[in-house]
Formats: sequence, structure tokens, C-alpha cells
Amino acid sequence: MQRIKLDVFHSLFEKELTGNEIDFIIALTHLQNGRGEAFGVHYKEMCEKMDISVQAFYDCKKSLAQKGIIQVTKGQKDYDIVLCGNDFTSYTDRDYKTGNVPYIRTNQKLFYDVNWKKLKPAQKLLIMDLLNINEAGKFRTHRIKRENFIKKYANTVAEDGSMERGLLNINARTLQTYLKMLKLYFYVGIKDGMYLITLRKQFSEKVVQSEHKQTYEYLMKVACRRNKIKQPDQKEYKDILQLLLNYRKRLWESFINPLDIFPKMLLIINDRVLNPKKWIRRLKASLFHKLLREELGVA
DNA sequence: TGGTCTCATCTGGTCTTCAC
DNA sequence: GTGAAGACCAGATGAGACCA
Repeated sequence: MQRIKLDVFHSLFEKELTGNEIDFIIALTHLQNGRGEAFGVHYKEMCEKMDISVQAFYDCKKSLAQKGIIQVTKGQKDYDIVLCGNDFTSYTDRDYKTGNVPYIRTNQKLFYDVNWKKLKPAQKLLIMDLLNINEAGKFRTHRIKRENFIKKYANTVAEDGSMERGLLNINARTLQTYLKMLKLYFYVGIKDGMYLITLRKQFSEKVVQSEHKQTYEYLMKVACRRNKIKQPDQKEYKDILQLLLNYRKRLWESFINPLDIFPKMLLIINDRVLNPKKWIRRLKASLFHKLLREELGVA
């Protein structure tokens, strides 16, 4: 589920995040299921995905947990990470059709752009907020009075002399410099004291067409790593992946974690081998199907 | 079974960047 | 120009894997 709920996103403005922390959250949304759970997050994969150092991974994980943005559970060689509040299970298909699900998609080309990594945290949050506004407006030009734009994002002085904090907690001059950067991703113009901001079409395109397929492909990868299945049979692999996609709705409605089925499958395959070190570690789609149906209570 | 190697994780320090 | 914070590097340590 490559998306982040709008209220979760809005809460990020208060958390004083670093650039890497924002990228960490976005990377998590690429791995998470509909409950905001990312199982089997491995430091090496995240380092490669985000192009960060190993230390940066641990710094981000620790810091985001301390800020209450994620909940981390240590696995054997990886982590199960929950992006707090990013649970989409309460929404129905009808909610999506009627547009009652407020969220930001994170599978757009914008987030994979080479310049994205170089941006400052406040710049990333500004872009994401404007992206959301543009999407909500069906990519029509966003119009906002210059003074309102500054008041919304930058710190300003109120009439009584007190400081009013903007969303980005920066001064107006800094915000002005950010406008140059905004032009990377948006057409930005000013007319009659109004900013006209439109997302460049090429950055709104999806990188991954099927979110569900990507979610379950990742799950398969984690299952093989955790169960030490080093060279899985490709046919069995594809069959199990297809099973997971076929049973997606039932899995969605239940609290069954498909990852729990893989060790059970290995246990049955090796029922006569007492020493797990001597187990034959392979996938068997027919057996997986049987166990999955049992777990789901399907006759 | 014990020695060796590799991997995962953490700590402390330094360098770099950037807002003011 | 400066101070603060982010990002990264080097090294230490412990756990587990591997092999003779």
C-alpha cells in the first residue's frame, strides 16, 4: 500500500524530521500492508533502497521510534515496523470510489527522482503538501494568495507582535528561496498577487502499477529469507504469489499473517527430519494452499 | 567441538551543511 | 561568519554460521 494517510502526514510537520527520516517513512509505505505494517524490514535492503549508510538506517529507526512515528519489533534478522496510524482497513471500496479516503500516494515518480534525495526536510514536506492539494483538485492549478501562502508555511509576526508558527517553522525569506526548488516539480507562477502552482505531469505518474503485487512480492522475499529458502523453485514461487493475490481480500479481512504459514509448510515437508539444520528448505504451493485455506477457515 | 569468519548493531568522534 | 544539527566513518563487540 504505497500511501500515507493525510492525518499521519499532517502530524509529521510537528516532529522536526530529518531528510533521511522522511525518506525512511516513504520507503516504509512501499513495504507496508493495509494496516501500516511492514514485516521483515532488513537494514541492507533499506540502505540500498534509500541509498543511505548503515548508520543512517539505525539512526532513522531509533529516532522515528522515539518520536512515536513507528513501532519496531525485532525479528530474527530483520524488523517488523508499524507506521503508527497508517491503517486503511476501516475504509471500504465505496469510500475509495467516492473519494472519502484522504491520503497521499507515494508511488509517484516524484519520490524516485534523483533530485528528491538532495532536498531539505522542510522542502520535502512542502512538496508533499502541495502534491496532495494538486491531487485533491484533480491536478488543476492551485491558487493561493501570496500572503496566505507565506502565512501557512512560514513563521510570521502577528498584529500583537507575537510569533505565529507556520507549518514548516522557517522564516519567510527561506520560504522564498524554496520557490526556486519547487519549480523542479511544479509550474509556479504569480498573477495579481496569487501564486499559481501546478504539478508537472511527468512526476504524477505511477512507478508501480499494481501495489498489491508489489506488497506480496516483498512478502515472498521476506518469507524466503526468514525461512532460509535460498533458491526457491520459480514455479512454486509464482504459484504461491498468485495464491496470496487471489486470497487478498480474505487476508485483508482476517488478522492472519501469511508469513506464519511458511514455517508450518517447512515443518510438514520435513516431518521425518528432527534436526532443522538438515531440513530441505523449499516451497510447495499445493501444501501452502491447503494451510492457507485452513487458516482462513475456508472449507 | 572449537576456532575462525562474517554479519549485525552500536558508540563516539569528525566532517559537512545550512539557517540565521 | 557561526553555531547547531545532520550525515557519515571507523572501530568495537557480540552472535551466529561455517568448516575442519
